[in-house]
Amino acid sequence: MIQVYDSLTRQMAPFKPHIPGHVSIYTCGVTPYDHSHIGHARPAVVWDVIRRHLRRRGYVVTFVQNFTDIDDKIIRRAEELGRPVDDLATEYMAEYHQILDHLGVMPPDYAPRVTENIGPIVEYIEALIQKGKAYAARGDVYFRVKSDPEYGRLSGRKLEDMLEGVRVEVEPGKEYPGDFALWKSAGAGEPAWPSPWGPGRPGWHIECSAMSMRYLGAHFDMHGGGMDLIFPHHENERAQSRAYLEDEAVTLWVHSGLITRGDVKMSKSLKNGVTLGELLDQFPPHVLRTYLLSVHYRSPLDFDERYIQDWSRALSRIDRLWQDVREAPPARDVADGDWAETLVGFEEQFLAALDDDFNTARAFAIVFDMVNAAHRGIDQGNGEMARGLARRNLAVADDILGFLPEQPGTGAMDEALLQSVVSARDGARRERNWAFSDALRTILTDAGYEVLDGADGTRVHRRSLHDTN
RNA sequence: GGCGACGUAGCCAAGUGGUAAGGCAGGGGUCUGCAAAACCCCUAUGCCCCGGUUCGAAUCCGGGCGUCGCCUCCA
Repeated sequence: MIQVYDSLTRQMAPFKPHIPGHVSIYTCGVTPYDHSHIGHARPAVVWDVIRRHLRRRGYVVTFVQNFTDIDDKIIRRAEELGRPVDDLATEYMAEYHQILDHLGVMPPDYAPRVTENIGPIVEYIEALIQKGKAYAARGDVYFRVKSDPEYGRLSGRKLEDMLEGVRVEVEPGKEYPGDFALWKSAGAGEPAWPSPWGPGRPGWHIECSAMSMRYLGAHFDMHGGGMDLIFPHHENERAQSRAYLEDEAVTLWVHSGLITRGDVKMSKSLKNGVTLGELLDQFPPHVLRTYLLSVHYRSPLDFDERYIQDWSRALSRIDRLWQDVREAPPARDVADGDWAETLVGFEEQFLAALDDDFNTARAFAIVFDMVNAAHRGIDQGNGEMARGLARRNLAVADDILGFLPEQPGTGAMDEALLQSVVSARDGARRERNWAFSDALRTILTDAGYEVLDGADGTRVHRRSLHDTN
């Protein structure tokens, strides 16, 4: 039984897709007007794990993630750069996809753009006007927020409270200060599409209501995004969909926690962000990916190089075991001992952790326990069995979490050279020529290999991660 | 000001009623030519503080203190 925390009810809910065996998910993507940053990566990676886990549990998953490729910010940015809006959006969308690909994130099944869905959006708005939930005013269209008695429930606030804040500017055409735009009339020189209310563009929230319906149908199972989207974006989206459908569109609202820097939220206005491009120059993709998974997805995650280093060291424990067991044949029999129990029971434990609101932090703890058990098995002389089970277990876990490094295409040394250096070193060691042996070890180490002298001979494997710093 | 979340070892972090996962760092061992890796042992009688409910609370309730978030663009 999979349990998921629902932001609307603020409780855990059993996961039951409305079409048995199928899961439909819509998450808010990015507004492509600047480089992707670490805050974009977290929900992407989290949803990737959710998709992979649901798939592992036998569901067919349809995953939609939109691009808000027309909006005030893009227009402003394009003006600054003197570039066409569409051009800019396309470039940043490509960058986004490319980086997520590095992070091992599966591409969405559909990645609709707002500008390719203007028709459905206009129809949606027209329907809202017909139902009396929205009204046109001077070329703009606004949603009548007071028409929804539940408005404010998702974000946990009351309309009156919100309007006490000074910041709500009252547009001349609004009936009520809290009403928000469904359609915005175009200013001079701005990109515009024709509509019954004159040329303009969609407001920020309507696209998700219209596109989720287009790609997933009126009702879908999970809606995701960062917690900062709860208000106003998802609150408004929910109001629109409720008005249109006279029912809920979304079964579960799933929000990921924000990234902080020194415990302060990372945000556009604070300009304390780090771009993913920069980070990928600094850390291997799988380290970055799994660092984002090292904490439960709803908790805030403080982003600090020091923490990533710690995490990277932890990951190398797993990597080393993998290097040792990757070629191991399947285990044939099972020995006694608590380590054997851990290895055998791993998969069930691991998947159960993810069933519980996608608890990746606990899933990792179970992986570490398993790694430890495998080593114990090996140390106790049951290497064949321990390696065989560990290989399978790591493959199962990696398929969802993605913690193993991508296989390097080419070694730092040519394979034949590597072999000859290793055997030269073995010879030196047999002759107890420690100086030469140590020199060769230094050469191997500098070339990026880890040298492991054991009772059963010397093994060499590519060093990964932090060791190279 | 309104609303909300959180506060677990030196650090990161799981854990929503049954007696504190995991990782990093640190200390001591085993192994080793040395080193690394790996293994073993140790490192929170206590989970911000004070009350309460309960046979029993890190976990529930009340009150403090502190941190952060939303109310404005944001994933």
